Amino acid sequence: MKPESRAYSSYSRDALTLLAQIIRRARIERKLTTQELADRAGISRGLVQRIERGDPGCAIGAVFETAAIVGVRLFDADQPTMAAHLSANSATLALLPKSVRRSRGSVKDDF
Amino acid sequence: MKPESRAYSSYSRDALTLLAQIIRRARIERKLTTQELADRAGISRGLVQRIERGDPGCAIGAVFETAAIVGVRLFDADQPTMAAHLSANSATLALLPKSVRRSRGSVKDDF
DNA sequence: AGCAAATGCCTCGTTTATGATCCATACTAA
DNA sequence: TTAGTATGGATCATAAACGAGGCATTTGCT
Repeated sequence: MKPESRAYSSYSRDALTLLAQIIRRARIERKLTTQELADRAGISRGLVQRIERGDPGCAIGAVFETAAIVGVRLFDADQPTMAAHLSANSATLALLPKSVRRSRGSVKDDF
Repeated sequence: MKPESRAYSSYSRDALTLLAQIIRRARIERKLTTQELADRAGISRGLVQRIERGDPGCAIGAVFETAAIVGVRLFDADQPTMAAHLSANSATLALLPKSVRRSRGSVKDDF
């Protein structure tokens, strides 16, 4: 399937749009032109525009990097805290079953 | 530039890895196989694997959708709250200057 | 008002991600 | 321990993202 014609839940679409808005707002508040932001992120101006439009097809790395440059944090934590979460998560992950067994019948669908 | 060979700040790399971990963890806890998750997200199993590996080149739409399916919220808010943020942000955005003027000299670099 | 610059939005060529498939290995349940 | 299944990873064809460049419009400064 193509990112263009994929089906998105309203939540992920909203989240995407919101992130885009926040990035755009942060860029303007920091007085960076789209070109300057593009240069700093190592991407093209066109991509910055797509990111600020909330295009679902943009590479997540480009979006996160762009966000970071204008000071937007997906996880509001500093470096050491992030690292802590990373290792803590790794530990938890290590305790979970390595593979998921299909328990015929029900699936956790509560969200 | 290619998503593969792009330069990423340590923060965005960490954020990406953390998100990947969280998604993987949520999938396992919900007892979904990679294939089932892929089917529900309308993507391939291979893409789910790349997402759970934190590949920066994945389309952000696919990642957000996958996250949503396993119950991971990028913004911890419910539908109406999200909508509120969206419109509030639009309003704020409307008040900001439409274009950024290069004020030669200094640039806000404090982050 | 006038002008330089920023933005929005195209198109096109290239590079890349994605889906499909397959295989080897790891794992879980019985 | 064994059988069946999930996972990891690799390859290949195809579809799509990205970069480059251009053009029209809008914007903000003077």
